[in-house]
Amino acid sequence: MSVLSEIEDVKQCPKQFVLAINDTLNVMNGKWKMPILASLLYGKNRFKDIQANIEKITPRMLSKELKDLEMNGVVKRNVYDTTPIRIEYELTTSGKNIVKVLDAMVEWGIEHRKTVVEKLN
Amino acid sequence: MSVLSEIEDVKQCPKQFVLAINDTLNVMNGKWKMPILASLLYGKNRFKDIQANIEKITPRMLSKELKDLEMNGVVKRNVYDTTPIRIEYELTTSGKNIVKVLDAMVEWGIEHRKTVVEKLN
DNA sequence: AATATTGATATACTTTAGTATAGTAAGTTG
DNA sequence: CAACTTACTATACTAAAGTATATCAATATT
Repeated sequence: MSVLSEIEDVKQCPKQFVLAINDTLNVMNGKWKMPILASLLYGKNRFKDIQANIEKITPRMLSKELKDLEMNGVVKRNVYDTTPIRIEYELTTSGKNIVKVLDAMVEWGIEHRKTVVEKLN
Repeated sequence: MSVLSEIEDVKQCPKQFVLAINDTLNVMNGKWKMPILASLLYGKNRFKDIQANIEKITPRMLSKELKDLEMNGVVKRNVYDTTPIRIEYELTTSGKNIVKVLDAMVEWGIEHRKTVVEKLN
């Protein structure tokens, strides 16, 4: 095997990595996913609370996005059989672990602003 | 200060963190940013090469997204005064550092698939 | 001299994402 | 019993993102 093709092998991204990145981007994309995740990390978990927490989100979008996040295994919907019925949303373990990705983003973003402002590179 | 407000202080996300996360998402969003970054990480750097590397991207989108990435300080456009003129795109230092974020995404995505498949949580 | 390549841009169109507004069912409060 | 709250859904719309197709200027190739 040539050196070049070896390098190519190393640099080519395995398909499961591409999948993983896509999965991650899917739970963050759109205008409202991040605010919703942040709201749930922060602690708000009832529909009306989240809606109040994220000003300007319409119930349609909140409903749609929560369903989406639930289907993606990031949010869990708990129905309590109290009277009146109470519904609470919470992050799954995976959902909570997204902070790790957010940390990496914060780090990159802050570093990036520094280099861009300093006009390095 | 009450215990509750202390907790709120801890859990609230500083504005610069929000900015940093938004910056990071901006350089990854849309259908083509990731393939373009990947193509440049991999080594392809001329317009036609990138276009060939990413099948189905139209020149309009490639042009638009490269400009966008350039404006965001992630890609550098080098014009070589050879004959014929040659233009090469390369990642800036910040651009290269995005792999750190991608690593976090790969890690989360793989772990997430595991837990979802195993139906934990 | 005709054709191909590079690095694009212009125009018109379609598709997807998000908004505005209204309404519903089940229960609670005054 | 009228009004309000919670947790939504339906319909119709607008805005943003992406596509298709054509074109262009500069140079290279045959």
